Amino acid sequence: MFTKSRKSNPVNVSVANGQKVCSSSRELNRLLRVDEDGSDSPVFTHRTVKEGKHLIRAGQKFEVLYVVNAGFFKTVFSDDCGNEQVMGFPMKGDLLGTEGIGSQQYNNDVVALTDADVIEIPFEDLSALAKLVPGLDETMFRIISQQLIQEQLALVAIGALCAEARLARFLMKLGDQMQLQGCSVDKFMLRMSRQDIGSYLGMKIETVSRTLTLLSKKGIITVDQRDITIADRTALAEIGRKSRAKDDQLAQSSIQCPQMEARKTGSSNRDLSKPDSGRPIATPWSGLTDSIDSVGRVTG
Amino acid sequence: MFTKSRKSNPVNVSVANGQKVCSSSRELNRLLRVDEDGSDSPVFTHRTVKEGKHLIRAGQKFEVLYVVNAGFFKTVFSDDCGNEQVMGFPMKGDLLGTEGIGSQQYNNDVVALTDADVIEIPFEDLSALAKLVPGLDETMFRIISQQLIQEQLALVAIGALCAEARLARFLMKLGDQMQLQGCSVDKFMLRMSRQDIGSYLGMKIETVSRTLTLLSKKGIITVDQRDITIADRTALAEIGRKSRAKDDQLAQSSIQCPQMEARKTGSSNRDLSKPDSGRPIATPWSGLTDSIDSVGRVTG
DNA sequence: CGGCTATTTGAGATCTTTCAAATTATGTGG
DNA sequence: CCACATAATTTGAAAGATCTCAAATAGCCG
Repeated sequence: MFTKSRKSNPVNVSVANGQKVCSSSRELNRLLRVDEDGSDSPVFTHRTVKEGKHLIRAGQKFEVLYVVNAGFFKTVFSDDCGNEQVMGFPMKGDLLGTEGIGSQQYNNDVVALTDADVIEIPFEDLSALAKLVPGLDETMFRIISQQLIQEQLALVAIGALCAEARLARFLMKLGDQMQLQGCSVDKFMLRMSRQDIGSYLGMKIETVSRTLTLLSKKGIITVDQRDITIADRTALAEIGRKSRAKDDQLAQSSIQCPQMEARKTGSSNRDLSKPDSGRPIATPWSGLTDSIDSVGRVTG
Repeated sequence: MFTKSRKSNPVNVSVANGQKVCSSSRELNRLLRVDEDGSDSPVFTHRTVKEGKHLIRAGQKFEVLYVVNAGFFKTVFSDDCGNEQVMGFPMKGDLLGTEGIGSQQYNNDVVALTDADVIEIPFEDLSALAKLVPGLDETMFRIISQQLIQEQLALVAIGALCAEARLARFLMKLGDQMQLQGCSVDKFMLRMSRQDIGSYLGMKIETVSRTLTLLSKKGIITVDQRDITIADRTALAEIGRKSRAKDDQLAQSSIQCPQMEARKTGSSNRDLSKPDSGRPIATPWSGLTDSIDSVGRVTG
């Protein structure tokens, strides 16, 4: 299923940083690093996962959290009736497995969309660590709380936006995330299939395709297979505001919504168009990251 | 906005008029349906909120978490474009405000659907408490993790189910929650408007009404204003499985899905049809609860 | 008893989905 | 590197579900 790899060197602990959860992850990073001066730096295990393989299967006993170090994943939730839905596309810096804490078993399948590398954080260790590292528990709360908000954003999108708007937001968000990874905001590769996108956005694959074509015809984006280019970011954002409801025109007035997601979400929204002041995301994984290209595909 | 009530005395056992007025961490634990582990009992403040009033407004600085002691609420999330969506209908025992932890400000409006009473838990105190009360932090993680799963369930519902199924699940879940409150599973009163239901389920008010009528005509439920009676629980559950997709018939086979939400959700889902082994939810709030009827309406 | 709000209903308009089929990649063996 | 089989994506046309608009009812408040 996955390859267990080297234990990271006993030097400072390295934990992914930035990107979506940016601040949170960075904090986690900073905190987990405990004493940079090397007193008792805990060591975490790395795992690599081959494209298409599961990192986690729903139903497995919950024991560890993972932080994505490189590569792309999708998380899939299935209710007992077999209805499944892609919940998200975690990438570098994202924390995986948190939904398992409560029930003591993972509730999502986590599948690698590209070869990937993750860091394993035994939940027990974390609890112990929290007693030593001031603020660690709070950081964890913070990260999970952000995840709550992410899901709420997804809910609003599926519940209140038309297909075109959902897709528009999706692309903007993806672009922003890519930017956090050090890539271009408006030129990136989709790592997931139309199927996955459709599941994530609550629409059929054909609708995804058609809508993509539509946006393309409008000249707002360019689509070449899975390569996306956002030609008109402003227009895309505008479309992202289009509510499903017709009477909801007020939401479309160009006056509102200067940012895709901002207001009350505050620093919480690690998605959408807020670049989080584009901090460049240092990569503490020297040795490792060397073998991984800028977009997360493991090359070595 | 809300009425601040007595701050309990700094002593351990809080007593007022010979009656316990406030909650201890132990009670909090019990209320939150966690195992208690008797330790010292810090004292918390209560707040009452009048029907229709806000307990929390999105954007306010995050400082405290609330545990619902009595009454019903709705939580509403709004993205910056004005698209709002009801995220849930918290009731007794539910924890409110967790989405504010990450961004240090609340992200949802929380409105009382009936007169209500909540317990205030300053987040800072909680952190401190966690150092004293073993397992408290883990309990908190657990609770928030469950919230993540609840949201995921909501996402699947909106994303993958047809209107009828969404409503069916909604009613079953509500019934189960009412049962946890000591009421009947199949006869209860909706505390929210059709509007709220529609927002929560991602459909228009007219669709809610029509679907309700439909279920009623099928003889599965009885609707009298906001009074709901579930006549055929089995049929309702069956309908709750109806995927939006036509080709997803496998999900509808009567073989699968014995429970509405169970499998991987494990103990996590305290909603839906799993009665959570029907723990009767003791009410540690003697003095207070006396003035509150069994369905949460404050009568005193 | 009004005035108002919430809910229900009807009928047509729309957006998505469904079903079918064409078209474009991707992968494999020679 | 080509040919073939398979998977992914795109497109078209029709069916279906949900929404929109309009209007009738029903309930609640003073």
